Amino acid sequence: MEATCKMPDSEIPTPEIQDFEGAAAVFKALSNANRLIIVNAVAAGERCVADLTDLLDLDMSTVSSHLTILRNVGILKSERRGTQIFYSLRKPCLLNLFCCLDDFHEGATDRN
Amino acid sequence: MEATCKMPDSEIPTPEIQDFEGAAAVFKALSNANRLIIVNAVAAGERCVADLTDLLDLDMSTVSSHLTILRNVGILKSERRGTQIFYSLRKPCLLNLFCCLDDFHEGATDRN
DNA sequence: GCCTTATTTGGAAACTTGTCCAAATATAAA
DNA sequence: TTTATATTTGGACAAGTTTCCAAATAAGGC
Repeated sequence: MEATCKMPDSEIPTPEIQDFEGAAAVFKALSNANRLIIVNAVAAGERCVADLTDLLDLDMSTVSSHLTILRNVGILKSERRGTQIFYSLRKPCLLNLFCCLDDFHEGATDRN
Repeated sequence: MEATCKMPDSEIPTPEIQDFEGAAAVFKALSNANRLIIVNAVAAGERCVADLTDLLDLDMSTVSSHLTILRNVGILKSERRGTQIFYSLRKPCLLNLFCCLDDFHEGATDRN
């Protein structure tokens, strides 16, 4: 007997959770204020870990780990030049997210 | 002598972290796939906790706590009618965030 | 090769999150 | 008022996050 195309029920746990995991991962990377400061700084031009460490007043290893998180979800890319590694936005259109947030917060004190 | 407008140094810990806390809180609320499923369902029309519990295959108390998180950052509003509480998007423009994400992921396999 | 500078990795502590179960609250109906 | 239905709250627990410090790696210059 051949395998059918039907999945066992256990493989369909919730509606289409996989479709939302990717989006959730990007939002999660953006869910920390220090990482947003990094994104904001890097949007103005590429930066290395040391630059961002000065800006953030955190341990360099902490900043490095935030950069890894942002790179892993595709928000940042990195490029080594000599002894330094420069980080920049992989796709500037990411910044549109912040415009949407501004719209969202507009008139936030209203009751609607 | 009058108080000056200058803050003590200890009050300027990092650049403008407060400006980013609000945005981080919204992204954090969106950083979980189950909550994104809720937002998506509610965008199609108001839903009560029981509806969403059926959809998500989680305990009702868990769904309720996700709804509280989404309401606390202003993504959802709620309205009691009789014995049920109906949740809906407070501002539909929130959905624009997802369009930005789609743009962002477009051609994600490319090297640019 | 050895030293200096730039960055990442590993480990630990304190804190937060996602989930369930059981109990509490709120509204409506009998 | 008692009962039934709908939702939230509190407690517990495993898993994950943020941060630091100390050590490891990588590239370039002597």
